[in-house]
Amino acid sequence: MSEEFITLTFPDGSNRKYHKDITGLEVAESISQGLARNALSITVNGSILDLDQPVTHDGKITINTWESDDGQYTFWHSSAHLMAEAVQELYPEAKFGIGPPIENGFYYDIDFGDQPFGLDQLDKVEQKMIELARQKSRFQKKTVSKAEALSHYQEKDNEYKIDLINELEEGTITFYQQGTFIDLCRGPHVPDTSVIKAVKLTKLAGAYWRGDVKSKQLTRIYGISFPKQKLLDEYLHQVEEAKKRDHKKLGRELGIYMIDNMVGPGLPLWLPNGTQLRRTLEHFLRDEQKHRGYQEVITPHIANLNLYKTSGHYPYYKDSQYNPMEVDDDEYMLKPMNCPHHHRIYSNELRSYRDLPVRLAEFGTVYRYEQSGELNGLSRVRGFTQDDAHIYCTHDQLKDEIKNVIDLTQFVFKTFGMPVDIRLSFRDDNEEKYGGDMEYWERAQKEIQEVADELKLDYKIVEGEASFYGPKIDFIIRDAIGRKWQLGTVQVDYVMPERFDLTYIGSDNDRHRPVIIHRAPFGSMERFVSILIEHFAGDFPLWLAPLQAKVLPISAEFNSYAEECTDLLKSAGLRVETDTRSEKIGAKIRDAENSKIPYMIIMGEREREQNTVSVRRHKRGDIGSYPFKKFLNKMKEEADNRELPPLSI
RNA sequence: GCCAAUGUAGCUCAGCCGGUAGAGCAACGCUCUCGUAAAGCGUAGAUCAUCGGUUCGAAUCCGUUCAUUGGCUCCA
Repeated sequence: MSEEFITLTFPDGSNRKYHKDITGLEVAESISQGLARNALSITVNGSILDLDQPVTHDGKITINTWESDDGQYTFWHSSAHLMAEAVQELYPEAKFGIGPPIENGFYYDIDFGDQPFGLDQLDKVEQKMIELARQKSRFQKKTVSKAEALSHYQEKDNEYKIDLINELEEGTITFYQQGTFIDLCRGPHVPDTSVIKAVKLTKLAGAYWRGDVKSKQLTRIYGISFPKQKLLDEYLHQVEEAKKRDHKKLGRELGIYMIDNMVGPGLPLWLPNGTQLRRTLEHFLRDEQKHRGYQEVITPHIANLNLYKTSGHYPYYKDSQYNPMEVDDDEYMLKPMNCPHHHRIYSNELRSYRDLPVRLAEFGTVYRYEQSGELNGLSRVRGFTQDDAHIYCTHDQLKDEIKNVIDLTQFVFKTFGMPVDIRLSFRDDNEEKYGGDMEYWERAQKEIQEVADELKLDYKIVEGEASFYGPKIDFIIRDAIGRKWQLGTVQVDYVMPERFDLTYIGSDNDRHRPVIIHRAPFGSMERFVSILIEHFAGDFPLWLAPLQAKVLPISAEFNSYAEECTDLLKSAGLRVETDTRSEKIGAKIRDAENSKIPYMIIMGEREREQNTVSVRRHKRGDIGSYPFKKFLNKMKEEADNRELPPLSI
């Protein structure tokens, strides 16, 4: 290897030789002036660097522009600094915490002291940002000693930065300055502020310093920025579109659910349409589980507090449970989970190894006292139903059972057309968060990973995400507009069998401990329905639609023929209604379209004579005329096959 | 629970600097019996979330409580 030259490999696989210590900008210039103009930063061997930083070694290089994630990351990081500069100009007393880029934009946590900071002040900050951006201030990097860094912030009386610096190693501390604002920061940044052309500050929130409830709460300002006004407009338009599929809006419009203050916050009431939808989902999963050897059980909504003391849940989750109620001389609690009930069912009889695995399933309704600020439509509630099941098996059966559960879960999400990412959630070394022996944990984690490998799953491991009694496999689905939701989980549990003294008689005639798998593909029916509504934007596939077709007679003269057809469709197991209002056909169609009903069946003179139906498909319009019987079969087939509509995005 | 914002008819919203509520859609009634995204006319519907304060007078200003929304924290 030469001292003077380095070889850089570009994303397309090509190589080029450069003088050692060439900067990113010079590399970009060597390719094209256009690229150099658009370059924001470079990524070398996985780390993002400033454009003017010298490259010292051979390696893979990417010139980051707005088009890449790393480029946006740099852009938004610099935008956070720009916002801080604007805030500093307007509020010189403000003290700054942290200000990172995030998935969609950036934020900065700021301590405004006693000055309240409200939404109406965001405009001013925005304007200031644009004004400052136009000054084209360079982002300049400085390496400082720890002592210098500390004294800088002592002078500013900023305890937050001091807190951060104290955790840094001497020699690694850098500041970046643009305009009048200087900030502790490891970078990288865009070359200068002029690339930031459009800014929107989007949200204001309280955020605890370092995420700790006991620390001071800072004001967090969220924003997003773009290199062109047009991109900002597009982004805002997209946000508007996303709002249109909000399940809280559609849930009301489509008659899915309501929340009533007289009943209580976080306690959803399922309306007829929502109940139909939920029952369809339950039937779907129930049938599938029946095929896979599950037995269904039903357990009560309250139980003696001792049950949860035995399970160990009570002390862990005391704050998020409804207070116990006194019954006779005992204390009872609304059930916050179904597991202990199922464990008692397991213990109801002596189990032989020949009986295992025992798979107990229940659509079990549970109640948890969620913090008031957490409640959200159907997706975060205080009373909800889990599609819960517990599988009791021998150690030898464990891996196969996990495989079956993964297979079921994948089948379920495939049916809804949702792509799935898999995460193995393991423990970290915080002893207090977990129950049970370390030995069990290691074993369970090893087995889960082995199964994932054997199934050739594409997974990632995240430490610290386990539940308190065991590691999990989490299924993270992506919806139609790319948002991610953690849904189904599979958990391996060695703790509860001990606590509940669960046993089975082995072939050796001795007692043994079974292993438990907890699993819930949907997680909660409430949350899953909220996600389905947003995924389909309310345009459900035929098999899920609460009302599958509306028969629309042209005028009252055809009402009876329409009713006849409706009855025939109903007898075929389809959900159909007739619209006999004295409205014009256009109005009937419009109302049916707005209610997102998949099929509209129009009946008039022609149809009655020829025994046909004229059919419209939701959002697609007239799809022509069919002999009645043929259409009935077509509809039936589409519903039975659980066909997915083309997604509207 | 904490921070910020919001709360006017079933829904969507108007109501300026205080002078005691207004529209569209929906509902209901009547007329029209109609061919692929809104027929016409009429009727009814609101102690302006709550409690309290300021004021001659409060939907409007101030405070309380409740709820909702967006975040933070939490999520068996």
